[in-house]
Amino acid sequence: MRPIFHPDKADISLAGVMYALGDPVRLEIVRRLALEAELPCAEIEVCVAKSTLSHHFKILRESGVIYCRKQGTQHLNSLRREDLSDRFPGLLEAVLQTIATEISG
Amino acid sequence: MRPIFHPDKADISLAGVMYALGDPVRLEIVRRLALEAELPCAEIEVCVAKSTLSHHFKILRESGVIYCRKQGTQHLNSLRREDLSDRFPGLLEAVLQTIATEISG
DNA sequence: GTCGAAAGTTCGATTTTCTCGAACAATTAA
DNA sequence: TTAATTGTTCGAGAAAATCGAACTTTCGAC
Repeated sequence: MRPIFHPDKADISLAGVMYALGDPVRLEIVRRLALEAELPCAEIEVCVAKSTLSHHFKILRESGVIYCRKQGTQHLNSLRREDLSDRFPGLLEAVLQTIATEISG
Repeated sequence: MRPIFHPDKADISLAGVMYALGDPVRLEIVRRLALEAELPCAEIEVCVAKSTLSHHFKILRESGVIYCRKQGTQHLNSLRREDLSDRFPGLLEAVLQTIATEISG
């Protein structure tokens, strides 16, 4: 299988991260990952097709928001908290504080 | 002319704001507005067609990121700093701190 | 081994959004 | 009223999102 791509920390762009977080489904994913550290794709309950969810994870991963490692048939996803905080101080924190209560307005 | 639509503060959504800020052209607009308080559309130098720039301003306005008032033939735009800070504390600040130096990675 | 089941990805088609240039509307100045 | 300026709207083509179906990889049962 093709190796999973992750951008280097230095290559994480603000526009890319903002774009990745600019979708209710992806915000929901981030909200769950903020609570549970590491989750397989299937643990996220959202009303989209499996292929669409896979696409959303890809956007998050390629923008640098999440890290993904394979374990068996599962893909375990986690937030790149430290990288994001280094790159954009306060940004993830502000987002997480907001989505802790509401999800998309 | 049709009145200019602005969402109420309470209707500004995180996903909408993040989406609006998830584009290099729109981040450049925000960067300029962070420096100059109020600017007409034409003051922003970006490499897109006039109609496309108009579209970007519309996205920013309808998401609640900027406020727009007419003055003569010009549309004067400004950041909705206070509304955004009330709604999403620390978010705009983190974005502005980042784009003060880089623009999109 | 091999057969299935489970977890995601990839593919092709449809729908939606973005981008552009051209035409249009509103305001000001000559 | 004519022309210039500023920005919006329109229609068409390009790009991206979404879906279901088919596919790949891995693991467990037999």
